Amino acid sequence: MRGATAKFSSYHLAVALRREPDPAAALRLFLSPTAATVASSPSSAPPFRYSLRCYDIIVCKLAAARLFPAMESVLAQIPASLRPREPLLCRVISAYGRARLPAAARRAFAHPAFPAPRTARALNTLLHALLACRTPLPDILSECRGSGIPPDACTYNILMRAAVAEPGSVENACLLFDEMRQRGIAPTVVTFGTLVAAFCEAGRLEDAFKVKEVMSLQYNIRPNAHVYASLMKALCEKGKVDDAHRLKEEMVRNSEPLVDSGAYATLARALFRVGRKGEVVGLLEEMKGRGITVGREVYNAMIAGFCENEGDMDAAFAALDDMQKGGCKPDAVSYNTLVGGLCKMGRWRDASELVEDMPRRGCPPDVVTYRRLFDGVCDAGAFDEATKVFDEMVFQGFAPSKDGVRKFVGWIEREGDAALLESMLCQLASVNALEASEWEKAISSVLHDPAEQNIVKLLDNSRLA
DNA sequence: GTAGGGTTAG
Repeated sequence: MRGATAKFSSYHLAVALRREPDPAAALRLFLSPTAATVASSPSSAPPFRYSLRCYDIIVCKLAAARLFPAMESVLAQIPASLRPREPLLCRVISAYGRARLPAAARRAFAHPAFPAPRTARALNTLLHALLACRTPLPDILSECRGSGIPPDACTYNILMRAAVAEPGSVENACLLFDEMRQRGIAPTVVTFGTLVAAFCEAGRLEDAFKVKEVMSLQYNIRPNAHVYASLMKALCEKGKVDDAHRLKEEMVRNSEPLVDSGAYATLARALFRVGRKGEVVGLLEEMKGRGITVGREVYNAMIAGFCENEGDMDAAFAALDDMQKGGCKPDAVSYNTLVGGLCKMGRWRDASELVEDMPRRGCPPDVVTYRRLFDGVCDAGAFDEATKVFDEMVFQGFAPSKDGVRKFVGWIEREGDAALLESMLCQLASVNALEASEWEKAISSVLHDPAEQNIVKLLDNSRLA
């Protein structure tokens, strides 16, 4: 019976943790579960053992919320006997990747809470995290080779993606493709999708189409929606909207039964750009007729079209409504586009209100949201508001755009507010966004100020970080 | 949430 109670408690904690949307509240629950789960019980916690499930849930929640110190302390508490598994480790690694903390991602890969050995899956997660942190290809390669873990197709796909991310080197991606084949690792549809995207991005459309041919003729792998989407986007960028339209027809004829709406989004966006928005309605009807769900990207493409090409914010918000009515939850891209559109129209107060409302709408602002709002508010010369936005974004761990910083610094200098300048530089350093040029300005303008010594101290701190 | 594209920016 005692055993049953223990299981019962741990099970209910897991349910409660899963249900709690606020990560900080989830952590409190995790630390003193009885206070919330068993209202009638005495305050002292019954010593039931946490299941691995409970650790899984709380670690994932803390990772997603970037509450890393708390996450690490929970990880350190997991009893070795529970043997936490690699998927959880992967969540931790990729959370550090998303937070752009490469050193932390590397440390996590070797985290003592997770029993050795590591498989390619953990290695691939680490490589992908390093890629997200814009680690140079040679460093990613040496991480890979040094691990001693045999690479698989996924590893090579990530390495190829990293190669393409370097200043225009499709060649390195091709070399990796050759190496992959020499090692007897079969390329997948993802490999070819990566190559096609790489050639498209380099503007080498003929080569991209050649890859499409090779994959089907020599490897007997049919191009999927990803491949078509890349090609269609590249065609649209060259102004060949009608060719893209024809390619879409081929996709619908030849591709897997599951065609998603991504390629349609490209087309819709392109039609707005060339002033043919009237054709978008037909596109939507075509999708419905073919049983293709109108996805988030299509709505986002329309929102962007109304904001940027039409300057019609009412239509943009109407598209947002349609999106929600269509059972599609707006994401950060939807809101960021609207925030940008409002700012462009000089309506930064509305933009600011929308941003404040985002958490309530289930979509917390991201780095792009804050950058667009900050830039917009600075452009409008509303520097008191800019100070607020700046504080908030830095508090959330996001760095402003260089452009915004330049305008903001210019204003502070005109005001001659050395103290504000110092605190701003300090905050920039805290999000690793301090550039040499800012230092020079700061030092020249604050040199005769008593705060000078603090600046020097600041410099040392930032070198440490 | 191990990998590729499509919708925002840079």
